[in-house]
Amino acid sequence: MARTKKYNEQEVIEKAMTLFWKNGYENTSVRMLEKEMGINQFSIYASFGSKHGVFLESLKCYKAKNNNMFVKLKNGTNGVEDIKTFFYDSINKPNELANQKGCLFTNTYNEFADIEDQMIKSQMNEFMDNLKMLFIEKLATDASKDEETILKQANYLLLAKHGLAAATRVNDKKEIEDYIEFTFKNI
Amino acid sequence: MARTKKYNEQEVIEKAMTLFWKNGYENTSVRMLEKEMGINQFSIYASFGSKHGVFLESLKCYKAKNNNMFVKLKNGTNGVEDIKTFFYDSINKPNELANQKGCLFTNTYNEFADIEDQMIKSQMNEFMDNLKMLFIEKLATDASKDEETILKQANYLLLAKHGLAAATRVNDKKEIEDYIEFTFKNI
DNA sequence: TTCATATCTAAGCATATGCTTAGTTTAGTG
DNA sequence: CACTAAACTAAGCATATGCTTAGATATGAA
Repeated sequence: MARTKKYNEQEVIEKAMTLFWKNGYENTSVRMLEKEMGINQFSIYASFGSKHGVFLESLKCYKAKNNNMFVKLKNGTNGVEDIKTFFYDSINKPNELANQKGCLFTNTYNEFADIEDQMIKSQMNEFMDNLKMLFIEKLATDASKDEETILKQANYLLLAKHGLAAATRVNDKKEIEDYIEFTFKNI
Repeated sequence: MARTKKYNEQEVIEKAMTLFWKNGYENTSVRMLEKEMGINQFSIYASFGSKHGVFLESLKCYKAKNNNMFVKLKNGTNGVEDIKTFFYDSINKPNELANQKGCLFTNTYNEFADIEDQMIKSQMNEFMDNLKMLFIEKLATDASKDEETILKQANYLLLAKHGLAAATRVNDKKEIEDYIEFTFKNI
């Protein structure tokens, strides 16, 4: 009936994701996306509707690519030690970008902190709530801890993970490893 | 000889600082500065040369306005406890912006993390090095700590302070206070 | 009061942005 | 093969950006 697409949407979104990760949302222009994705602006808009749409798909793509880390955390059987491993995993990814640009979700969380964008915000909240629940689950394997302590510690670890992702962008590996070690000293 | 300025450069820079603090560098336009500072673009360029120039002066202004916190930290006599107070001071400033927008320096540190801008970077490094030295000084008042421990703890606290400033933008007061408490449990 | 000169206003410049559209190419169906 | 409809190209639109400039305004020394 008609012509077929030359590109694969999954493939080009992965490239878009990389670009957004590098530069953030605002500092990535549609012209830049055009070049990186290797397709024309028309195709971008035909496939994803808007720059915003490309971004949302990029977030989903990022989430999918990092799912294994969360599965590993979820399936771990060593309580707090699993969380610590999760912290180390998040700074030791094979992908070089992760060691320079932190976590795309955390970056986005920061960039959109005071912007009213429900689509983005719900993605963020889902991500953070999910992580917090996992932390709580792991902390709760230690039967000696009461509920209040668990909640406080989960909050602490969530902020620490947040700070860690930010630190990845400006601190060196040694400083970051020191940070992780101290973070888990009293948990 | 000639007409006199209607505005005071110190006063208008303070307003510019507020705007940069709210929105960051890139997301603050010269038109916005014009409105907030209450002077025409021509005057902005006559007084500060460029948007970049306005920003640098804003950073200096911010530094000056927060100097008392650093003096207080420097002159304290309670070692680590002074650092903790410094953490609390930094989230309990009378200025409401500080409780929503974190620290202008940390925000700038993040925004310019991968941008080659020597003027900005040297301002940032001076700020961070200075803070680290103060931390080391305070930690060293505990004679039982060896040099390596002091250095590691200083790194830890610097990252924690960094994360704290980021957290101010997205977390509520209770979560943040929990974070500070746990942070110092590990020291 | 005169008038040189710095300050102000407002319009404009070149470029970048997100997005659209007119028109061409191409693939699959009848 | 012919033709329809989707995928493509490239030009263009409206608006925003940082910065400049021509010209009006006001100030203080002579």
